Amino acid sequence: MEIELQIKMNEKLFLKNPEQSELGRKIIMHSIEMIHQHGFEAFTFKKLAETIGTTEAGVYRYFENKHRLLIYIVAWYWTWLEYQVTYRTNNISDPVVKLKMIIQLLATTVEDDLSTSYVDESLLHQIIITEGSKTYLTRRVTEDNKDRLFKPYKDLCAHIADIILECNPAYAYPKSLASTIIEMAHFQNFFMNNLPSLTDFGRDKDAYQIINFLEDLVFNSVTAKVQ
Amino acid sequence: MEIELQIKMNEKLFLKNPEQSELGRKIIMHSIEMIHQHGFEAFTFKKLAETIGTTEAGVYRYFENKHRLLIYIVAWYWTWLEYQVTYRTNNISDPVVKLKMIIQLLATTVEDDLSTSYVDESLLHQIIITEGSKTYLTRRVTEDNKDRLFKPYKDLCAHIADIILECNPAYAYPKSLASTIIEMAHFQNFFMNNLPSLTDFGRDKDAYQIINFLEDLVFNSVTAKVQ
DNA sequence: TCATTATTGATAGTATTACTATCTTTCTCA
DNA sequence: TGAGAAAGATAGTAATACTATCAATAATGA
Repeated sequence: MEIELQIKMNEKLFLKNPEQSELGRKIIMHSIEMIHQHGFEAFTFKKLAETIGTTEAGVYRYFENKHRLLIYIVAWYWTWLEYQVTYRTNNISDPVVKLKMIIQLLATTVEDDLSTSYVDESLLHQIIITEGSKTYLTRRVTEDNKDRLFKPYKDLCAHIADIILECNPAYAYPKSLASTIIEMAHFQNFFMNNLPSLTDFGRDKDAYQIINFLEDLVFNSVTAKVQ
Repeated sequence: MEIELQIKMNEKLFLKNPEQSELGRKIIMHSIEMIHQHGFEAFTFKKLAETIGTTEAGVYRYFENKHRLLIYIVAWYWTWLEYQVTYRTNNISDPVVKLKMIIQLLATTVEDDLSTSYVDESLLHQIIITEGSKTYLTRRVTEDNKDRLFKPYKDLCAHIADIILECNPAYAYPKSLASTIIEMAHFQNFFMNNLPSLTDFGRDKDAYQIINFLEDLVFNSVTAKVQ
C-alpha cells in the first residue's frame, strides 16, 4: 500500500489548484527547482513557462503573480513541516525531548519518509532559508495575513509555543521564543554558509552546531530559575 | 560650535559619493522617505527622480541600481548605530550594563543627539526592520561580501560578541548570539506590528517588552552555569 | 455518441522597470 | 577666459509583469 500525503492549501493562494492537474504540478515542481537554482528575484513566469513547455499565460492561470507562488510554496513547506513535527513527537511525553526534536527538524533537512511525489523537500528547505522571510517582509503583509496566507507558519509557531509552555508554564515569552527558534534555525544556517563571521560555525559549517546553539539558548531560558 | 557627524562609506557602494553634492544628499534623503512610505519593491529610480526634480539618468550617476542604494542606506545605519553604541557605552565598565544598553539601542528608535543633517534615523530604523535583511538575502551575497559591503553590520556584530565574551569568557556562541540579538530586535518588532500572533507583545505593541524578552534570552544564556 | 464545458496552446499587445547613450547647458575655479 | 566637472534633457532598448483573445483539444456526462 502506498500512502500519499495530501496537503490541502488555502484557496486564496492560487487561482486554480495546481495539485489537480499535470501542468499545475509541473509549475510547483519546476518553480522549486528554478528558485533554488537562480534565486527568487531572477525567477520569472516566462522562464518557468519555457522550461515546462507552456506559455506565460498558462502559468498566470494558476497563480496571480510570482509572489503568491512563493507564498504558496512556503506555506506548503510549513504545513508539511508541522505534519513532520506532529508525527515525530506524538509518541514522546517529555516536552524537553519534544522541543529538541523540533529544533532538529527546523535546523536540518528532513529526510522525507512518505512520498510527496512532486515536491523535493530538501530543495524547499534551502528555499525557505533564503526566501522564506520575503513572503511577509512586504507592504502587503496585513492584507495577505487577512487572507490567512501565513496560517501554516503561525500554526507551527503556536504549536512550538505550547510545547515551550509544557516545559515551563511560567515562561513569559513562549510565542516570541518560538518565532526566534524558527527564524534563527534558518538565519544562522544562511549566515554560516554566506556570511560566516556572523556565526560561530564558519569553520565547520556543520548544521549540528546550530542545533547546539539553539538548544543552549532555548533551555537556558525556558528552564531558568525565576530571579 | 556645531559638531557634524561624518560617516565615511565604502566607495564600492556608490558610483559617485552622494554626500558630496546637493543632488546626492537629496537622493539619500528622499530614498529614505520613499522606501519608508511605499516599501522597497515599489521604489524606483524614476519615481525618485521625479520627486527630487532630476532624471533617472541623474540618479544612475550616483548608484548602480536600487539594490546598491539600499545596501548603502543600510550600511550607513549600521555604521551610525555602531557609533551610538560606542559613544553610549564607553563610560560603562560593567559588560552586563553595556549589553543592556546595546539591546535598548537595537530595539528602540534612537533619539539622535548629534546632527546628521539630511538623514532621518527614526525612518531609517523602520526601513532596517522591514528591508534590512533583503540586502544580503540574494544570490549576490558572496560577491557583495567580497566588496566588503556588509562590513558595518559585521563590525557591529563582532563588537557585541566581544561584550558577550566580557560577560562570560566561556560562552560558546558569542557571534551567533550577537547576530541573533540584532535580527530578533528587528523581527520581533516587525512581527509585533504586522503578525502579532508570532509574538507575546501583540496586545501592548510596546518595544520595551521586546527589550525584556531579549534581556531574558541573552542573560539566561550568557550567565548560565555550565551544566 | 454528441454536446457541453474545462483546460491548454498560441499569439498579441501594453505599461512599467531597469537600465545605457548622447548631447547640451551650467557652474566652478584656476 | 576657458577647461573640466556636474547636471539636465532627451531618446532608446531589453526585459518584466502582466491582460486579452481565440482556436484546439480533452474530459464528462446525458
